Amino acid sequence: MRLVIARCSVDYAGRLTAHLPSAPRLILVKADGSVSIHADDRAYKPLNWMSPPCTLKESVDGEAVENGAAAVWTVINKAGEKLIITMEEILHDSSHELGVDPGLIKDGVEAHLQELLADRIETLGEGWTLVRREYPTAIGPVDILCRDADGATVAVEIKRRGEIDGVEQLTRYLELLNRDPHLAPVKGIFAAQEIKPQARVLATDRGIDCVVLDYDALRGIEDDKLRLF
Amino acid sequence: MRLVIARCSVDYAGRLTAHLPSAPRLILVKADGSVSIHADDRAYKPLNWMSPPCTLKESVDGEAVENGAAAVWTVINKAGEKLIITMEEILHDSSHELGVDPGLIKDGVEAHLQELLADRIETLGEGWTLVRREYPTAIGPVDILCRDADGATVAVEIKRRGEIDGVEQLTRYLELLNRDPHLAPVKGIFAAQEIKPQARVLATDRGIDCVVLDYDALRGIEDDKLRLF
DNA sequence: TGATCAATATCGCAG
DNA sequence: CTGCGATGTTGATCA
Repeated sequence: MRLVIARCSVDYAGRLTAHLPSAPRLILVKADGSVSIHADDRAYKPLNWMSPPCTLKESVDGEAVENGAAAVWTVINKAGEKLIITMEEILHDSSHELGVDPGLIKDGVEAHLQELLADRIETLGEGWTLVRREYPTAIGPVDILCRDADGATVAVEIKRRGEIDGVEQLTRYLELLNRDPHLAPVKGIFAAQEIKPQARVLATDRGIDCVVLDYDALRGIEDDKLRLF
Repeated sequence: MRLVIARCSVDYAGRLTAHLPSAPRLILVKADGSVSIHADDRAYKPLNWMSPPCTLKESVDGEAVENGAAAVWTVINKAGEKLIITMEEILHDSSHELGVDPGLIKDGVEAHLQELLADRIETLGEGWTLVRREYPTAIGPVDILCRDADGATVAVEIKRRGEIDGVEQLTRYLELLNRDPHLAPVKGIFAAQEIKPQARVLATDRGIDCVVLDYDALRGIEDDKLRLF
């Protein structure tokens, strides 16, 4: 990893064109080949960057002097996108060996919601039974297919954040499922940890019920169940 | 901006919980208060971070030694999310004054595409006329409303990359607009610099025409127009 | 402040 | 390689 602090201007020509006027910035070159240019704000987001695979070409002293610059770096990738960093003054330049990172261990994410709800399908209503998770259809798997206390089929779409897209998706599934005489009529339930007002309106308008999932409660129930054994 | 290279382990407790085993990493502290932890890969994305506003508390020497660490940093925000960085060995530590950045100048984004197409609505067909950009509806503004050579109303949805969501969005607009007897029947056009195959299939199935926009050509036409004056 | 929408989104997985 | 969903998405704009 190489850290350069330099007063520089930057030009990017690729999926869009962009320009950065001259100012002091951090240029971060990682061992993966990536180059990112950071200001002293915008949190972790760089002003501009090039993702690997790409190649970095540093100007030799002569070239840079011709441009009146201390150095000119050209970063280019296979798609022909180009990042040109013109450094007028280099304030710091150091390199560090970091080695391969063991990586992040995450917990408490989204994939659990489906498992948890499938294991506790009674959360949706007493006497409800699971048909299966990831019920396959021609346009993709339905998160959960189950039956209510009367034996009527219910398709459940699960999201962490319930937005309008999710309602559209569930609508497409319902339309398809309702063509199957073995299943029809199929009701829909839109379940999420948080449901946006517009999504709720659209769902309700289409006769889809909304359920707000409480992750901690579901997990708590799970923990209770586990504790019994 | 402060740059620290240290062998460290990291724990995050917030919207999820995450842990990073000990390894050498870059810890980047910006003037905006943000802290990000970078490995030597993953391009510009940090392994873990805390966004401002947040406060950084560095351990005093005594505390750190008690834990057998060179230093322990605790970063906390108003929501109570917490990032704990335990540094076992500090390999580099430097600070740099960068000042306020003038910021990025972008070109070629969606807003610009909309302007260009509105100014050259004949690109869609001879004799076509603009009604207005950002035509307001109850569910949001339609990018462009125009009329074809026969005076029929056409709603245009513009995207940089045309995906299935954009087609859904346009479909909703069309459904609504077609309820207005002054406008109906309203046709749809899905315009983007790049249209994904699935989006094209869905659009075609719904009777929506697809148009691939050539940004350079549109801008070229604009430049020609400007050059005339 | 909250909702909505775009992004050089990034990233991972499955088909 | 493409599509699709999730993200501690982030960031900007507008009410």
